Order: sequence, then C-alpha cells, then structure tokens
Amino acid sequence: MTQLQRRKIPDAAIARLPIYLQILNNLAATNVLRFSSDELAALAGVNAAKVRKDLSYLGSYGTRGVGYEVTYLIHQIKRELGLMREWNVVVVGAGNLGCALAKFDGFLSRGFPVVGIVDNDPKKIGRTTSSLTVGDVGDLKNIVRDEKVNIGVITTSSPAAQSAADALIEAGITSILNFAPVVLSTPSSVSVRNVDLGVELQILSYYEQMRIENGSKAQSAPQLNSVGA
Amino acid sequence: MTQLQRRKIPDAAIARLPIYLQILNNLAATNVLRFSSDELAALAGVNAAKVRKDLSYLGSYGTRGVGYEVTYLIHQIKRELGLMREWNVVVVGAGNLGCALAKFDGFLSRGFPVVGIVDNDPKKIGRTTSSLTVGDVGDLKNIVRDEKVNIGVITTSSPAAQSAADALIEAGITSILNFAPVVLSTPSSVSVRNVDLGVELQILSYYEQMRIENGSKAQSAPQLNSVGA
DNA sequence: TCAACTTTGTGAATTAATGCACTAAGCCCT
DNA sequence: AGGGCTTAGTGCATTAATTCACAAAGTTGA
Repeated sequence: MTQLQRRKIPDAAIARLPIYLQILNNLAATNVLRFSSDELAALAGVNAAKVRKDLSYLGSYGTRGVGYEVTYLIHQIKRELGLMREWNVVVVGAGNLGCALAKFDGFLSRGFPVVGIVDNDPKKIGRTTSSLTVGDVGDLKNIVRDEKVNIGVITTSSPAAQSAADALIEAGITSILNFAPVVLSTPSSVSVRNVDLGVELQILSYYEQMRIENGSKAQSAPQLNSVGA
Repeated sequence: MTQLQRRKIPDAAIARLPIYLQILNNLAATNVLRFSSDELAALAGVNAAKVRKDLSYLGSYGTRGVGYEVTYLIHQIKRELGLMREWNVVVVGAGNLGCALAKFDGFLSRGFPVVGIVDNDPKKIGRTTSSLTVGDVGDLKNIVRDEKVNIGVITTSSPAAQSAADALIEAGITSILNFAPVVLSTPSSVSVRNVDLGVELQILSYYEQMRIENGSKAQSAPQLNSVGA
C-alpha cells in the first residue's frame, strides 16, 4: 500500500465544514454562482482568513481575484466529509427523543437514513413509528449486518447508555452519537460525539451570570461546543 | 466600581465543568465522599493534569495527598456556572422538537424550568402541552417580562429561526440555544449555542470515512463539539 | 498590452489549550 | 517525631488553532 495517507485536516476545521456546506446549499438554492471568502465568512460568522485556510485544506479550488464556485465547493466539501454516499443510522432507545429522531426527516434529507430503532423494554418492542418497527436491542448485531448500519444513536436513559454503547460496539459500529448525559467508555477506535442539552444550558448559564455580575461588559459564549471523549 | 472583575476561566474549561458536575452528582448519589484528580479524569475521559487545572480555576479546594470533597466541589462548580439559582426558559417553535423539549424533565431537573412556549402558527397557538399553553410569538415580550425568562430556545424551521432570534433579542433575551440548522445573526452581547444534529452526523461521517480509507489506523473524532457564534 | 483592482493562498506571528514534570503539602504508620 | 507515601497545584514546554499581512495570480477596462 503505497497509497498516500489522506491529508490531515485539523479537527477544528472539520467541525466548520458542515456549516459552510449548509450555507453554500442555501446559496445554491438561491442561484448564487460564486462567493468570496469574505462573503462566506460574514454568513458563517467567522474570520475570512479562517475560511480561506479551511477551504485550502480541501485543495486549491478558488480563483484569485474572483472567488469560489458554489456548486464546485459543495462537491468538494461533500467529498471530504464523506457525504458522497449515505450512512445508515440505527437508534437505540425508543423513548420520546428516539422516536422523534426516527421520524425526523432532517436525518434522511442530509443523507443519514434511519434504518432501525431498538429498545430493551418489551412493552416498546413491536410498536411502529413512522414505517419502522421497534426491535429488540438483542437483535442489534443482525440489524447492523442486514441493514448495513454505520452509525448508532443513543437515546436511552442515562443508566442504560453504557450498555447500549457496548451493544453497538459489539455489533461492529464505530461511530456513535450520544444523547444521554453520561461519558461513555469506548475503545479509541470508536468515534463518539455527545449532545447534552443540560451541558449547553449550563454553559449559557455561566456567561449569562457573568454578564449580570460584570454589567454587560462580559464576553459571550463561544459558539462552537466541545463534546469530550 | 472597584469590584474585582471575575477571574477569567478559559472557554474550554467552562465547557468541561458541566461534565465534571454530572459525574460528581453521580458519585454523590452513590455516597462517595472524596475523589482524586486521577479518578475524575478516568471517569471524564480526560487527562488528570487537565482536571486539576480546570478545578484550580475555581479556587484551591483540594487537599494534597487526599483529593477533593465531592459535595464541596459540586457546590463550587455550581456557584461558578451560575447554577445556585434557576434560569427560566422559553421555547420558540411548538413543533415536534419544541413540544418534546417543553415536556422534557431534564430541563427542570437541572434548574432550567420551561415557563413558556410560543409559535407563530395560529393552528398551534392555544394548544396545551404538559401544563403549558402555546402562546403567540408576538407576546414574547410580555412573556419574557412576566415570567422572568432568561434563556430562549429556538426550535422553529430554518427559515423562521432568524426572526425568532430577533424577537427574543427584542424581548431582552441574551442567551439563546438554537436547534435550527442556520447561523444566527446576533449582536455580540448575546450568547448563542448551536445544536445541529446534521453537523454532528457529518463530523462522524468524516472520521468514519477516514477509517475506511486508511484502514483502522485513522484517528477518531474529538469528543467535544464546537458551536460557532 | 498594461495598469489597477480584486481575492486567493499561505508563511509567520500570536494566542489558546494541553500535558509534562516537579514542588509543595498534607496524611499515615512506625 | 519523623520518614515515606500520596496527591494537589502550577511553571513551562509543546501542540493546536487563530489571525495577520502580504505575495501571487487572476480579471477587467482603457
């Protein structure tokens, strides 16, 4: 294998590419053909040099004096992020949130079809929600194999989250989106992103309190979150 | 005002304090009295030196050779994050997600009671969801004043999100949690945290693709997210 | 054809975050 | 009372991320 190892893009830049992509999709929808780093920076609320540097990690796709082509850049960002294909998702935990996500069309529309939902509660297994029937968490391995699942979403209660993660990993999943407010213990070969609303509110609380204490001289919260592994 | 400006804690540390807090609450619930930086580091999945540095921003509350007291540290973290009081929340957008959040008890249990929910759709206004009646977005200013709202949560569609933000800001809100996949334009005096599931999935997609391309030698996704302002 | 203008791409400086490694401090046991 | 052990606190080196500022490259118009 003399194949070139993929150029390493900084994590911080990777986290911004989806935001650029979303903005460019909006531009494309309004028939904008080109954009400059200044324009995208204004729309994304970041520094223009940062935009140029981020885009430069994809390759040299701009034209000096002109800017970047919307559709071409969309293509390049999608290629880099691995969005030229679909990634199948299974939801573990068929509670309020899990069911809401299973029927949420934002997943499918962005290329992440939810192909299964499971639970460990016999009362929930067998129920149908938006064309999916809740399966048994014990069948996860079969579901992952048969449905070619790539990503697991955990929407269980906190106490059940770790065993849900264990089951997903046992089934061969290497990417997890975790909504339970716990720190999952996983091998380093597995990617975990945490979404914890309580954490977000508590961060806001800090900056809000600071504004109150220091008058309004205080800084605001940074707009990127961090989800610890 | 010769009052000392509050010690500046790095943003990265602020984003970790809620995670420590959650772990310490679990320890307290199992009657653990003390912990060392090593133990908390293992539970939080971070470096022990980082834990010590983060906690040192709160003050010098550990005892060398012994560790930290669970309940005392909980108190200190809550004080620093502004969690000694409740912060009232209003939800803008009474769709699936908005209603789910309004009845989500994780908000209340962490000190963020949802005191109101509004929409601009006459068909939704007047409906009742878990002890709350959906109000008119036009009444936001009154609701914010009467209910002493501190934080606004945006769960509208993407096109409506900016005007929801404008309405919240007009009503005097300075902290916003945004679920719509758009970059809000807000004055720098307002704190915005974005939660975008599509972005999270796309970040996972990148690292998943990298694992496929480079064998499993590839790195995993960082576990902290970033939500740009 | 060339000068003026625009905008990318990037080296280099700066700032922020991380993690090592050591010192300081307190406990415990003999 | 004192030596050995443990662990907090932190200065410093390293790494990562951001931002500046400018050269390179292309466009446009005269």
